[in-house]
Parts: sequence; structure tokens; C-alpha cells
Amino acid sequence: MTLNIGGHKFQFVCNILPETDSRGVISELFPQDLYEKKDSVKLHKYGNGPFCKFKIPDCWLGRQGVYAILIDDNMVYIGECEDLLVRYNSGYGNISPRNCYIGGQSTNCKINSNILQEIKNGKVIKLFFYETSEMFAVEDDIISRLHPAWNSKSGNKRKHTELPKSSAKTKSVERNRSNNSPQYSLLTQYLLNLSGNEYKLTYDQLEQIVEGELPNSAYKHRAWWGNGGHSHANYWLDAGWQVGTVNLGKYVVFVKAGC
DNA sequence: CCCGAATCCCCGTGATGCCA
DNA sequence: TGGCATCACGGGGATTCGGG
Repeated sequence: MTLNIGGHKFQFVCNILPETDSRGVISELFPQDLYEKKDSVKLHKYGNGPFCKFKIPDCWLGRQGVYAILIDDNMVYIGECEDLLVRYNSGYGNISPRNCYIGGQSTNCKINSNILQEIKNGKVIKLFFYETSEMFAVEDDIISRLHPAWNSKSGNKRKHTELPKSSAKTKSVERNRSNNSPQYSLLTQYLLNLSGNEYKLTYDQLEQIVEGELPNSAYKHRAWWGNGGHSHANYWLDAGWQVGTVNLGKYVVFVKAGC
């Protein structure tokens, strides 16, 4: 079974099936409780289980490329790996106590927890894989075009020393004042659909559009709305708009670039 | 005062390598 | 093999500075 994602033929790996007990009930694990230093280190945002345990078949050992997680045939996550078996059987599929705490691998916890939740909701989780040495470029391309729900908006900040420049990863970010993270790409989409040469948006409207809170700087500093000097300015510049008038904390007037 | 540009810092991500 | 510490990297947030 294969699946076309972003123009690439992904191969079916397996359904992700968490380990169950003798009655067939999913075994929910709380590795965070087992960590020796739990009184001196804080849990990270994804570290508060429950988690589950799962494995993929051994034949995927050493397979380099891009993987896709699907829920009921909807693609929700794209990632790349040097070794698919290690990535799943030692990473996502088996959460260690240390990884639940600050400094641990929060991504593993996030993906594992999401998978467990979806399966408990009766969903079917499928794993697909596209074998390639150009995994960074392929991953980047698919994420930028399809915006999988579970992919953080943040950059994958791993070593690039072994990578050609053309495949350097750039993801957007997940960080923010709360769990209510703004998704600025939604602003780009919104502006792209506007007609006219000028458009006024209140802060409330902006926060509805980006489905999250604007940062404090957006309220306090006019510079945040500058049309240059910040990477986030690209979200409106890429849509062909510039920031015109700003009334801090109240509204922002966007004007069509070139007007 | 407005605006753009520059800069610093924080932190998420996931690969790597070491150790038991 | 599993658990863990460490690291490089770069985007976003926050702030400052200088020119007009």
C-alpha cells in the first residue's frame, strides 16, 4: 500500500498499536513518576503522561527518510529520521522517565501522548514512510505546503554540519506566552484573500485570525509591527501587504504593498 | 514621534554519543 | 538495548538604537 503525499510515494509501515494488558486494554504508562530527580526538576509541557508503548516491525531498521503519521487517513505529522526503527521503537514508542522533564525529549512525549489520545478516541493511527537521503528537503517541502496539525511551528534545530545548504531545515515555531500559540501563517492566508488596498484589523480580530494570543511586544512596541528586521514581518509581507498605521493594543491597518 | 534595522536571549527540536 | 546528557542550530520574542 502506498500513499501520495506532496508528490512523494509513501510506503505503508504499519498501524500503530499500543501494548495492551491481558484483557486487551491499552497499558497507560506514567514514566514521569519513576524519575529519581522528579523533586528537583520540573516536567516540561508534554511530560505529564499518560503515555503508551508501541513498536514497529524490525525490518525498518536503518531506513533513512521521511515518515508520516495519519489519523483516519488524515496526515497529522511529518518528520524525518536517520533510522525509522530507532526513531519509533526507542523514541516515540518508549518514553523514558528523563524525557518527561525539562531537558528531555519533549517531542517524543507530545507525539506519544497524542497517539494514545487519538487511539482512545477510537481513531486508527497509520505510519507511512518515504525512503530518501533528501529527507530534510522533502520534509520541509511537505510541511510548508500541507501544515500537518501536529508539526510544531518551530524550527528543527539540529546540527546542519552534514547537510547541504539547500536542505537546511526551517520550520516555524511553537513558542508563546501560553499554550494558545499564534499561527501567523493563518494571517498570511487571511491577507491573501483580501481585496482592496487597505484593511484595518483590531487586536481581537488578529488574535482570532491567528488562533492565539499576540505576544506582549505586539501590544507594547510599535517596532514589532515593523515591515522589516523581523522574520515574522514576512507573514504579512509574503501576502503582499505592509503594516501602515498602528494603534498599539487597539488596531493595525494593513496596506497593500506598493500603494 | 514614527519607523526600520539590528541585536540579544530564550528555547524547542532531535541527532549524537556515552554509559550501565 | 535503554536511558540520559549534551550539543548545534535557528526562529521568535523583546528590546534598543538611529535616521528621518
